[in-house]
Amino acid sequence: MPPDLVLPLSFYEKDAVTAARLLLGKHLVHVTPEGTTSGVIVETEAYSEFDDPACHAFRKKTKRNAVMFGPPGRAYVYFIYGNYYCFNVVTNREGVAEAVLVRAVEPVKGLGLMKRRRGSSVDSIYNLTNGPGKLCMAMNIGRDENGLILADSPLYIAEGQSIDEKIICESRRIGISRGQDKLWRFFIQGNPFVSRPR
DNA sequence: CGGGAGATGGGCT
DNA sequence: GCCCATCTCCCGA
Repeated sequence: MPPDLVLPLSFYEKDAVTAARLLLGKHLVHVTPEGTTSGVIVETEAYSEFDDPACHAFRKKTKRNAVMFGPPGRAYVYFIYGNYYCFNVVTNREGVAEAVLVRAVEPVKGLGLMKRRRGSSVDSIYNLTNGPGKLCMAMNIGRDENGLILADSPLYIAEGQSIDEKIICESRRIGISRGQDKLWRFFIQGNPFVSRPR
């Protein structure tokens, strides 16, 4: 159905840190009855059930984090802070809970639709999708998208331009209290749509 | 501008 | 009852 070069499910069969780097530059696309929105992934974070207390799956499998334990290439969407959703891609293999949080995209398609969904208070294009909650609102990703197979759904990820390793920056992850020792946040250097330039 | 606090509700100890 | 993988507003500089 999608005309783009959709990533095959085999792409997601790798550890979350590797996947987080490789997802930079790829296109996230969501087709809805209202229209299509898409953007280039410019900022990601990796989470793993192993040695990573910040991961939702660190303790055990629950109803909420169940998708993370399932097959790779699925969407793990969760509700946070009473108002927002965050979108992750499940990686590695079935039975191993790892995922990549998409923290920011550079808007490509459906800019008007994104603005409408985000509300009139958003003044600049740079504030449309520069955060995990913001991009979910702009692209209408929520509870209904949890568990979707990203290769054969209205929600999918397609090829983009490859990013030079030299312009991939890494840092501590944002908004967590545990697991601060890990440099598992990745973003494209100098890209103005990144949530935090450092 | 940068920092801090409040909103808000589901999940888990 | 406390803790959040957040966002926006409002304040002071």
